[in-house]
Amino acid sequence: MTTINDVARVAGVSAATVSRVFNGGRVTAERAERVRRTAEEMGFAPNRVARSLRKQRASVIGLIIPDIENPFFTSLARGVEDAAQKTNLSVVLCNTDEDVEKERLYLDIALAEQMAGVIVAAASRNRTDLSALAARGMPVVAVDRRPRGASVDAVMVDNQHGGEEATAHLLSRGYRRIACITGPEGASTSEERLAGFRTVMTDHLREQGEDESLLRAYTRYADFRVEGGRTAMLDLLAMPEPPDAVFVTNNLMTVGALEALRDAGVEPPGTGVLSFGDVPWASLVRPSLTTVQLPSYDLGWTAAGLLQDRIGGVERSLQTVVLRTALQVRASTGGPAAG
Amino acid sequence: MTTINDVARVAGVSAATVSRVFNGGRVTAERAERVRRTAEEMGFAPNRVARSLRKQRASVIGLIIPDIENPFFTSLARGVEDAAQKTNLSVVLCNTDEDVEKERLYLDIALAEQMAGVIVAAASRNRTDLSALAARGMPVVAVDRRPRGASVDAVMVDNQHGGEEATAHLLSRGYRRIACITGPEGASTSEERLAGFRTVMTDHLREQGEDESLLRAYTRYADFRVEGGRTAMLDLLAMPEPPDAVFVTNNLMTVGALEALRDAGVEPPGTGVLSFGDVPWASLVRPSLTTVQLPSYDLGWTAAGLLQDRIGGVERSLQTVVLRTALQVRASTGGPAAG
DNA sequence: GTGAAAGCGCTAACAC
DNA sequence: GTGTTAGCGCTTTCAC
Repeated sequence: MTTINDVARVAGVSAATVSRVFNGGRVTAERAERVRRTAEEMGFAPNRVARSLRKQRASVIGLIIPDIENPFFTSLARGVEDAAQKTNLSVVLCNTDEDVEKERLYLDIALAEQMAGVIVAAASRNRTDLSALAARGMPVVAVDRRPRGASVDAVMVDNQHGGEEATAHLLSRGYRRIACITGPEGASTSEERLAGFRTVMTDHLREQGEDESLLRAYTRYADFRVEGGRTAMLDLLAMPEPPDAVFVTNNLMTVGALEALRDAGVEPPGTGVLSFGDVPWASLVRPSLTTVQLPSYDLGWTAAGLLQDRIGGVERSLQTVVLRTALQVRASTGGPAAG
Repeated sequence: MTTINDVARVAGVSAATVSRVFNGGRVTAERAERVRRTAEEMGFAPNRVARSLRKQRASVIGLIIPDIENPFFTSLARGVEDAAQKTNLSVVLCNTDEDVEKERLYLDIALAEQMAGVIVAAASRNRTDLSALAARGMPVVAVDRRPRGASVDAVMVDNQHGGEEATAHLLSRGYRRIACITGPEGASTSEERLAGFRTVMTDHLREQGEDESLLRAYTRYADFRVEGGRTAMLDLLAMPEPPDAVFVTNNLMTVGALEALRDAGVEPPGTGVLSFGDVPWASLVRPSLTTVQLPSYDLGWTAAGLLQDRIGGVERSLQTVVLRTALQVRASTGGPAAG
């Protein structure tokens, strides 16, 4: 392997000069050129491990996500990757499986590898612990989910607003017994989406002078997975008076809910279905699916930007960026009569 | 940060001894115990960067894949990840976008970071160049796609067999004008699948005394993406005598083909559709889709095993493991009359 | 079995 | 501007 010393010897300069050429230090144009040419000829590439050891910081950032098989997170990952590439940072992807233990392991690795920083979509709002990183001064950006009490920059989705918009849409289309299948308690994203749902529904029920307890009866908690969505939907269908529409707070659970509906012979939009988050290959689902679109790519892109600022030493107070969702109305919420 | 020297000083031993304790060297039980306890108390974790520099090898393996948004590769990635975890190797995921330049960049990074090894699903059979890694003695395992001329271990899918089985199935169901939408020329996977298709079709046409030129007329090359599948299908539908079945050699192109069929008002199984590779959320597609199931997870798991052997210094001749596909018959190939 | 010492390749402080 | 020097934290001879 060609080292910086080899290049220095051949080019007739010191190792320090070679280093400066590669790191933007002051070197006369003529020598810089000579060094660059020799390096090229010798096939020299700086050893990143040595550099990391010396600088006490690697040129790698960690991206910790709970589910690599969820297209929402892969899209987010691409946003991070594209943004990182512009400053020559590479991205290490870590998959926690929504498991706090696995997550802790990866956070430890991030520390031990002295990564330049970490972007984390936390596995749990209460139990994810970012304090060790903060204590060691490692830049951290929370994305999509913010762990309670963590003093870090964050990029979030306006989940509450998205939930409100979705629910208002269902009401406007004439649905009345609207159910909600939401994520695990303790997940900030689904709680906010549920909160949006409740706000709008409560207002509506009050106006109509109806019983607010209905709200609770039509709410189901699941686990963000396909299976959870299916089970919850089956449970709702078994009620004496099943819902005439369902707001599902995540894409995978929507897939499960749709399967359950189909198996029960119930078709949207007779029973309305609205998914928070795009369902992959939604184009193939008939009838086409009304969704709350998440800015997944932008989420990653923005988070990477914030992280790079911090890594670059930019001093500013903690900041939280909130990105808006967009309601994409399609056929699955055409109204109870349309079926 | 606590270093090995800090621990050594406190425990009253030399740094070498501490190192031995953590790397399985010979140390008397009593001192080993003392060192371990002190390390624990001081919260010492070996600095992986320093270790890498010294050993000239990191405890990280690179996984280079062409499309992180294709569920086939995410599933493969999980196989790799699960296998790697057992030997404390972490996995760095790199996405090449089927772009040979990006791929080269990541291969360079793997070298510069002195990763312990690399698993690569090559972007191109002809232009992916693994020789630099081989030259520097870095263990490499090719997975799913083998670059031409590369002397590396490999884990492959029996694509030809899968293609044959799929085609025979379509014939047995009574389809006769069977088209094939395949991947780009130069991609080994799709060429093998196409070869399987051609073998069976040629035999069939000869038996029937029919014109073999039909084969070529009903073949379309696309790019493994949704859009490519759609375009190819539209093209086929525009023929004077459109096909009565289509064998699509990759999952994403199948999504595109299905969209095109639907837009044209053509429904499987009247026109048969068979996908090589599972379509995500296939459960939602109506009619349900007949697929050639790929052992994606096992592919990753097996590749990681081979790589770990090499990293561990196991000496054996190059080996290629071939995993079988499984035909999953569902409704979309019910036969031309069934529609 | 143990410690002293060298050095992996690089960058940054310092002296010129 | 440039070179000399020290040292990041670790592993691995080598001598005892």
